[in-house]
Amino acid sequence: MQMEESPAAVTIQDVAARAGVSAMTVSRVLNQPARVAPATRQRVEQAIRELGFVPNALARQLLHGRTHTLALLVSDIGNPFFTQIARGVEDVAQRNGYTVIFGNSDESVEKERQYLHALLGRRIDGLLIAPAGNGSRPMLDLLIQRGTPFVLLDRAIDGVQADVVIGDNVGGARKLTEHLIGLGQRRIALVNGDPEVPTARDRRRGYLDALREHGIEPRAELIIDGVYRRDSGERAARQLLALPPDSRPTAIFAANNFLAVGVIETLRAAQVSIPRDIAVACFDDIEMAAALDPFLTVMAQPARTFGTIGAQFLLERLDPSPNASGRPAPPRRVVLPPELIVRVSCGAQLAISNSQPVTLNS
Amino acid sequence: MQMEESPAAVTIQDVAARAGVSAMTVSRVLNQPARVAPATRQRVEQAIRELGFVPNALARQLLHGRTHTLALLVSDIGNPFFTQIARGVEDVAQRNGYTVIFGNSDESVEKERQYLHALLGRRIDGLLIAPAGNGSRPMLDLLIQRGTPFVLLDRAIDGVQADVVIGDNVGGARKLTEHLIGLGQRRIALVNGDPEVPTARDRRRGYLDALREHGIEPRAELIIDGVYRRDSGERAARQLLALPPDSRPTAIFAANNFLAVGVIETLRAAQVSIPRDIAVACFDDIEMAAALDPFLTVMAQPARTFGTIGAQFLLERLDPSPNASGRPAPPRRVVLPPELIVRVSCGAQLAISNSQPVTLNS
DNA sequence: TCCTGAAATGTTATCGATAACATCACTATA
DNA sequence: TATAGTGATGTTATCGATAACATTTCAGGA
Repeated sequence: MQMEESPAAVTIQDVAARAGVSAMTVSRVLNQPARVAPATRQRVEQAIRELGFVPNALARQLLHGRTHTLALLVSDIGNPFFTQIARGVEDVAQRNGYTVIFGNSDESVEKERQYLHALLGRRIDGLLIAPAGNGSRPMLDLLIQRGTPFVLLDRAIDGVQADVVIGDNVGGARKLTEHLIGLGQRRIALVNGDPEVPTARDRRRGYLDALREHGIEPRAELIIDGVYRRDSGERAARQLLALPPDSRPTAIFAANNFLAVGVIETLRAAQVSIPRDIAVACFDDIEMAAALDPFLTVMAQPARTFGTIGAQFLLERLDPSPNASGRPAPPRRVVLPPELIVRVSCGAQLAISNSQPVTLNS
Repeated sequence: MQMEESPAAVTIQDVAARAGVSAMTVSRVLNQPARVAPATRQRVEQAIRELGFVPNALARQLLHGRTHTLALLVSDIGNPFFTQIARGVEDVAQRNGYTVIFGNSDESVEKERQYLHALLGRRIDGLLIAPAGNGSRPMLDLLIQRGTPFVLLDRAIDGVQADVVIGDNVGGARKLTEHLIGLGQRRIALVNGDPEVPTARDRRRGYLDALREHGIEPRAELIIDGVYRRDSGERAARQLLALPPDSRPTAIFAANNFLAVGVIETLRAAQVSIPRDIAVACFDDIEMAAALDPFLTVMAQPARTFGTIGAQFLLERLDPSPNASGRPAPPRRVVLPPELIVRVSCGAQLAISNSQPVTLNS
């Protein structure tokens, strides 16, 4: 095979010239080979090979108004929860010939807005987003107005009509709190994220529900808001440790994995034994950490499934199945149940050692 | 502000019509506002706002041949090492007005090839890739031939002229092995990835170098190739445990984090105590796991920096600084030194408890 | 032998934005 | 007062692929 210098990109015209046909014929070879005479087709195919021609998708996209591109906007792919979501999204997209652009909002509505503008400019076909909070609403309304389909992942926004894939945060938080209560805990602190984030609000509600149902009066000093970051967990833990001994918590419920890490680091640095002195549990698993050492009791969510289902929903909106009634399908709402994985950090297994993690039915 | 129905996308023509000017004038307002009379500009800006016009980047891209899009192709973003790289890449890209498409190759050259074809079709401006192995070479040659700049991340390929950001795998593996030897270990197993992957080859070499320098004869049954996956680590560990007692290893060097997790899980299931019965160490840290419990001794790499430097290199190729000589800059090669983080899994700190992880200078 | 029509291929217009060039109005200068 | 020149704006062509329509060719039937 002969190598060509290709300083400028090879176009369909170049291929056509080399094969001695028109551009249209080349296009047919690419898209509907059956409509081209076999001899011609072979000449064209050879020219394509020789020139290393790869059709310019931009031109096609411009003409058809479809880019076969999805975007995934989360707060931070560094968070294993979102990483797994990304993996799930990408798998489904890839299998269906779609490409995924990803971005990190760092929980900032402003950064989200900037991204969205750039993505709209690129005419993405659809968006998967874990919105920063209710402040994201205007953006989402804009998407609806423009007719760009999107799926809310992990976080629903009140009044926004769209497919949603979320976890049962209220129920999960309630069960996790009840688990702690069942172990005899009464002074349970909640180290939470930003109340602006829906999951944080829901987890707080679940926590409060559980306390109330068990006749435990919530205490303001045991509920600390922050953000879903390690340093925020550290700060909260320090604050809790500074409480007078008789009101210091005996258990800490961290609302997400990052917060738990911060809390645990701080407790360890302060020589506080987990779970003997203070029990710890959190929402969202850290799979690799768990595999390395099944220590932290968590309310795990099927992160990757959030991504695969979300992506599937989105693709279905982009290519509605033909047997549909013609009307756009109503928004779907999938609530994935979390799973309580009891390990050692909350003291449930103090007596049992070397055992496998126990999975309770949720 | 008045809402418009926008069934079809709003174009620059629509804006022009509404503002009573030509499309060109609208284009000027967007790109060189100074050249438009203030009164006209305001009319146009209002029309843009009223219609919610977002210029179609595809059209621009088609015209200019630049998409301001980068692609990141790694084996699996689920691997925290690559996740951090992705985060680094995305940060730099975002700050410079670029967008990032990501893909997972799962170490398959074929999947890589398919991706690359799709990405070339989309006319990405540049690529960051952790190639699956030497089999990726033809693809990379194709990129060179087409003049699409790319950066090799984590893995260099022999004879490929391109910017490279890699770790010192030989040196790191040697030091980690020496650390084990220094602790009195003699029968050190290597649980490795696919020798096709450059990092696996280099880590093996470093391991062998260290053994030889210390007069230890490498043993074939202690060197197990596989792939960088958890199940491969499990299999290898089982294989090692099945060895007769007098040739069973007293330490295991896992060539990456996934392998280490598999090894440790298997050892734990077999009631083998770490580090008492068998010491374990690996390449690549698992940050969250380490924060949760500083257990595993690792040769950590500055993953995020791989991403930021790689992205910067790529951007510089896309917009060469004007003071350049005109010739394309020669390929750069950055070798980032890994850092030995001694924790407890290899027995160095058996006597010391509750202490902070120790960082040795590398 | 002429005609119909399907198969094969070509021509033109289009997607949306903008570079390059053209036009127009009006001001400053000789 | 005629004119060069500048600022503001418009027209046309273009990027690459392809939909829609046009043309050509040839086989088979009347």
